[in-house]
Parts: sequence; C-alpha cells; structure tokens
Amino acid sequence: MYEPVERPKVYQLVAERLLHQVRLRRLNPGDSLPPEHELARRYGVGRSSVREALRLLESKGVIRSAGHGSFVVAEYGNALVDSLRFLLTLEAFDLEELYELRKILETEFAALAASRRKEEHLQRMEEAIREMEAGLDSQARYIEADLRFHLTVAEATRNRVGVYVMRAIRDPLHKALASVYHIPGSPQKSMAQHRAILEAVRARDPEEARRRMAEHLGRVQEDVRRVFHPDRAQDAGGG
Amino acid sequence: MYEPVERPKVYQLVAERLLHQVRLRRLNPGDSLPPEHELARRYGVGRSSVREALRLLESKGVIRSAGHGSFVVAEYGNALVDSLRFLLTLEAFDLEELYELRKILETEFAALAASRRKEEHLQRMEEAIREMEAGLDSQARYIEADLRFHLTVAEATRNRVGVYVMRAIRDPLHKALASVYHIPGSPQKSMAQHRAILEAVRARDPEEARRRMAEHLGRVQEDVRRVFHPDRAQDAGGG
DNA sequence: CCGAATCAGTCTGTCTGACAATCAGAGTAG
DNA sequence: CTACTCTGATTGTCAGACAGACTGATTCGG
Repeated sequence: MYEPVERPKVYQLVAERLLHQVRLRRLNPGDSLPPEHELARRYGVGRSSVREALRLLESKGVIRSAGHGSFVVAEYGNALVDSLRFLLTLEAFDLEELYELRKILETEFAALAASRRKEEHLQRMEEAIREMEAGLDSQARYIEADLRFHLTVAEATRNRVGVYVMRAIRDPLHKALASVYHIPGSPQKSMAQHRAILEAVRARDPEEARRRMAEHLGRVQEDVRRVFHPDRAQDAGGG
Repeated sequence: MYEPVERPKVYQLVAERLLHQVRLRRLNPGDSLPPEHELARRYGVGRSSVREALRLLESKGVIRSAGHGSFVVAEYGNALVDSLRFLLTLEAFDLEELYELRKILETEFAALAASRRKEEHLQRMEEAIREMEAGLDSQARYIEADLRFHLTVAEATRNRVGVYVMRAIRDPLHKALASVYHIPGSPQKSMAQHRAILEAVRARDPEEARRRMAEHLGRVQEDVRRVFHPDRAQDAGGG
C-alpha cells in the first residue's frame, strides 16, 4: 500500500532512455553511440549524469566501450555471464554445487538437443571434438573446445534461456576443468564420451543422448572430486 | 600473444578496491560505506570517479543505495536476478522457453529437496501454501506466495547456484503466473498440487517429489499455453 | 604520385568547484 | 515527553577545465 516514494535519478532516466532505444531496435548491436557531450546536450543533463548512465548500461552488458572511447551497443546475452562470474567470486562455494546443477541441466539439454538439433549443430560439435584433439597439449585450447562442445549442445536445444544459463556457469566451470585436464587419461575419456553424445544427438535419440551426457558428466564430476576433495570421492551426497 | 594493452580506468580500479574489501569480508552485507567525499580523499581520486565506481558496483548488485544516500553492501545473489530481468526485457522470447527450463530444473530440485530438506523448509513451504489460500482473492499476494513455495523447494536442495538461477527466472515468471491466476480453478489445482509436493518432500521420497513437481509444472505450462497460444495447447513440441 | 610526418579537432577520462535538496541529529520550546 | 527548528553532512547534479589518445586532413619528402 504505502510504498516508499523515490525520486528517480537523472542517470537512471538517461540509462532508461538509452535502453529504450535498444529495445526499439533503433540502436542495434555494433552501432556506436553519440558522444557523451552530445547526449548531455540532447537530454539536457550534465555530462556526469550521462557518464553514470553509461556505466550502468556498461556493467549490465548492454553497451561496451570500443577501443579509445565511443561506446557501441553490445551483443545481447553477456550480462548474465558477467554477473554470475561476479557472484561466484563473491561467494565462494563448492564446485560440487555447480556440477550438480550442470548435471541437471545438461542431461536434459542433451535429450532436447537430440530432438531439435540441426545440421549446423552437429558440425560445430564435430569441430569442437576435433579441436580438443588438436589442442591436447594446450590446456587453454583444449578446455576452450570442451566448453564449446557443451555450449553447442545447449544451443541445439534452441532454448535461449538455457543457453544464457549455460554461458553463465561456463566461466567458473573453466577453472574446474583446468584441474581435470591434468588428470592422466581424462581428456581422452572425455573426447570419447563427447563422440558418443554427438552420435546420439545425430541419431536423434534423446534417451541415449541423456544417458551418454549423464555418464560423461558423472565421470568428470568424479574426477573433479578426486582433485578437490580426495576424501569425498565416490561419495554421492552433497554437503 | 600480442593482446591489445589497455590502461585500466580509475573508476574500475576503485570498484575493484571496494570489491576486494567485500571479498575479504571486511565489508559485510548491511555495512555502510564511507561518504563519497572520503572515499575520494582516501583513494586520492576525484569524486566523479568514485561515483562511477559505485554505479558499477550498484548495477552488479554488490552494493545498494539505502534511503537518502549512504551506500551499504547488499546481500549477495541479487546480481543475477537483475541481469536476467534486464536480458529478458531486451530480448523478447517465448515464455515457453522459460517454462521448459523451469521444468528441467525444478523437477530435479524437488527430488533433491526431498532428500535434503530440513524442518525449516517444510514449515516455509506450508506457510507459503497457507498464504496462497489466504491470498486467493489478491493476485499479488497469491503469486508472491506461489513463487515463494517454489523458491523454498530450491533452497531445500541447499544448492546455492541453483537458488540463484531460480531467483533469476523468478521475475519473468511472475508475469506468466499473473495470467494463469485468472484461469478459473487454476489456483485451486495449484494449491492441491503444492500440497502433494510438500508431502512427498516431507516423506523424503525423491521419486514421488519429482513426479508431483513434473505434474504440477506440466499443468501450469499447459494453462499458460492456453492463455498465450491457444492454438498450440496440448502440443508438446517447441519451436 | 605515394608514403611519412605534422597538425588541428574531437572525444574520453578525470579532477575541481559549486549548489540544491534532503536527511540525521542536536538543541529548544511548549 | 513531544514537536519544532536549526545546523551540518551527504548525495545528486551541473559546469568547466585539462591531459591524453585517436582521427582525419594537410603537408612535405622522395
């Protein structure tokens, strides 16, 4: 009923105006914004307010600073990534939790991907596996390809919200995978399992895809456990 | 190899310093920050830079403006909420996608909740159901309670990442639920199904909890479909 | 005619100073 | 003890200034 009344701040209004332009598609990804000076003049506000508005949009992932200055509208979908990364650096929690979520999501994604995948996705999955092989002796390259494989599976579901969430957990996952990479034999097993997943997705066999993905993630999780909590390995329960 | 070199901006450095204090737990949720003036003095930078840094942290959900001014450190975990909401207003997509993800997540959450729930969670779930009943004639109150029920299930898994994601999709969900609320009989069915879920969770029966949750979400999704895409109702496929 | 150095203009990043509005707390009057 | 008032602190906002970096045009040397 009697909610506190707050006067909107100028920088919020400016941010809102700009965001509106983006929503209306009058500003599209890649477009560059007018100079701060001009925005200030046109909106009839001070430059500092414009700058604070830009900062707001920037950290939301709506715009991005290009080179020396000149802001441009960013690709959508980076915002989530940033904030989860932020969150995860703030609150240190078990990788276990992340993995549990991943398992829930990705096993279903695999099944959905199997029903909805297009040729394009199969190609990108193949390419990711090839890249993993080629990058076997480069941690960065291998892990990059590994993540790309999983992201492609998510994309094959054609569920955008799902893709966002996957992107969001991708970054912290990177760290976890860095550890498994060093376990002898683990990369090889992963590649074989990726191939199995790919084949199930190619065959449009949701059940099989789900099973293969679960198998894969289960093994990786087990590997991660062995690295981070040797005492807890083989123990199913969380904590 | 030769990556472009960029000079970090002062406001980024300031934001980083402040964030570091939060990470070190030298600033805890609820604590208030020193005045801008003093931050500027202490860091030896201009007030505008401090302000831009604050704006950055604010939109990341790390700090929050309290009343008239005086920033305080916010509870962690709001960041995701904000950015997904942002994202969803940017890129309009089918509620169908959101629901699909929800189903994937929440059915498993229900199962996990059944194994890990504590007395506390059961109580809060019960209270949410009671509140739904009590608020049957107030859309806001009813929906609020509905969401609280589902969020509590997520919390009962004690998987923090999962809770974050649930919180993130909570907001757009609100909108969707507003529509089902008006379907005659829908709220009543929801409450009955919530009770069934609660009982399964109480009985520590993961299989049953999963089944009940799937049933519930399936029905709600069906209702949502009837409202938004009457033509697509009963049609399982996405696309 | 072409490439390289030069120069002016633009734009961001940053600081300073200023002022209104508002809030918190102290002090005061009833 | 309550209600009013006053003062100081703090945010929100603007204007102006300036360095540094980049852009583009111009000029100069070959």
